[in-house]
Amino acid sequence: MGRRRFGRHTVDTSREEKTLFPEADLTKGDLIDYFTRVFGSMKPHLADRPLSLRRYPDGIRSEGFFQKQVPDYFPSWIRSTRVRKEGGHQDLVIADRQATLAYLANQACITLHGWLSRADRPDHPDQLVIDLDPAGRDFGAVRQAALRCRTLFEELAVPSFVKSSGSRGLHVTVPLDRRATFDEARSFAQRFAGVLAARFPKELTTEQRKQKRAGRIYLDVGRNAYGQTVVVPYSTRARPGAPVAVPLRWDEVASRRLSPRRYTVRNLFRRLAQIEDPWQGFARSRILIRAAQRRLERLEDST
DNA sequence: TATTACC
DNA sequence: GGTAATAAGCTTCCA
DNA sequence: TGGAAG
Repeated sequence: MGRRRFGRHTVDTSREEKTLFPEADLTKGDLIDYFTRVFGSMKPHLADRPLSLRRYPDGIRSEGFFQKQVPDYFPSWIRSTRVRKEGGHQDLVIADRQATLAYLANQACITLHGWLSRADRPDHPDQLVIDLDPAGRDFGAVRQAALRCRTLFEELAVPSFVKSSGSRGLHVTVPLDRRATFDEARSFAQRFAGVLAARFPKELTTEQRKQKRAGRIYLDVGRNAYGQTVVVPYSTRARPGAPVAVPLRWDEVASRRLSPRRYTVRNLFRRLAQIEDPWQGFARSRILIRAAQRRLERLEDST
């Protein structure tokens, strides 16, 4: 048993020597260190956001399991929020303290999935996400697809931000002012993806069926819905090498040197020391969907 | 990882 | 006392 | 209506 103090809160740790990432030779203690150290950078992305946890007490080679409902045994100082679900409700963790992240790491929680809305208005997303997943391992095509998204958003006067998921793809994210509901956000995202796929039919598709995608990049907008989540920036992923999800600058996406798992628990802090937060302007760039929707309709009419 | 159910 | 089971859910598409 | 998919 170890013990770590974070101001008013104390986290008891267990089995810190247990290996969670065998390829990277990282232990549970290393994961606790990582989350403790990265908390400052993660914090704005975690604020008031309900989470789903994915835990791997036996390491990343095991299946792990999702956890949403906060169990009784979590300490009472861990914040949670009650959300409705089909036939009832559920209390989800909000990780707004360094101590909470450390506690979750000790629970072998490797990946944090965050809602696209915040606890006070769970039906009103504060971000819209287009998830770009490659058919094979052609990351160049994913980079290209992300840049295509950016270009079309620019035509609509919509700011967009990009992060690597730390797994295979990229997420293009638009900050929203929360006046729209999930339904409005999703239908806008669907039309946006439709226009983009029509422009580049050989590269991009909105086909949900794998069979019909024919090697094209799938523009997945399905996450723009109540109760859906995306990986939180700087969360670790349960992959060999301990990659992390990382906010990127657009010029990095234009570079062939970018790879989907370039940043890891081992090398992230070098990056954080060198560059400014690529998502610095995120909160100040929040947009009203309806305005973008009107511009998209005009663009649809003229083509 | 931690708890509960069950033998 | 030991051992196994359990810890998620929303939307869309299509058979 | 149910399962796959993400």
